[in-house]
Amino acid sequence: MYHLADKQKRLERDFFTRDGITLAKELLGKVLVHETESGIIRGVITETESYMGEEDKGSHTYGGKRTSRTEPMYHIGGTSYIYLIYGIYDCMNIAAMTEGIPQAVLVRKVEPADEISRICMEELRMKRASGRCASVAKHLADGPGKLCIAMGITRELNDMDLVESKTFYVTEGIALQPEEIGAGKRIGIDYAEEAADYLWRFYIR
DNA sequence: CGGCTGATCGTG
DNA sequence: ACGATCAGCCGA
Repeated sequence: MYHLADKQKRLERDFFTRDGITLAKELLGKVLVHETESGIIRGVITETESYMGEEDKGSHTYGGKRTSRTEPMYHIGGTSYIYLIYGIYDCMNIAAMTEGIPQAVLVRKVEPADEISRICMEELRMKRASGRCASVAKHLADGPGKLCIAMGITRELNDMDLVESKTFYVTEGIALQPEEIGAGKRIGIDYAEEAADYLWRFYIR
């Protein structure tokens, strides 16, 4: 469990308008917040992945593929990019850099920042599972699809500005030392040839 | 913990 | 057709 300062400052534009690798590391320990009708859900970010623009074979924008789907990746740092994966799940990304440079960070895992958030997350995950699901408590939000379900994040929140939004934003969370950050290969992009081996997944040890 | 499989639909 | 995935099941 993480101990957060009482007064949580929101992250501003300059935090997000950095390159996708820096942003992926910096987002670790920060708190993703979604204020919903059923409560304020706060998740400490514990795993991220970088997607590095038009040259990255693992990215949706590889080769300059700028379409209505990938458009949010081209927007200014702090923009949400939420897409449907495998016809079932949503994945939450945060655009990096500035307009026109499609770098982004996939948020892969969060942990509830407080007890209220844990309860909200469990409810949303159970509701989606439509019945009993033994693994919900143990695997609350430890994957991009699970995280979106647990935090009530859907494609309705796509292409939003996390710097300006009143209900969807990121706060400072906990400070990490560089040695607390681990790195590994990105998941699920076997088709990306040499880019599949880049150590662009980051996590809290 | 690692490997396997079916589910499901918007996008291009 | 094809996924930046998940859950449940298996075996070790």
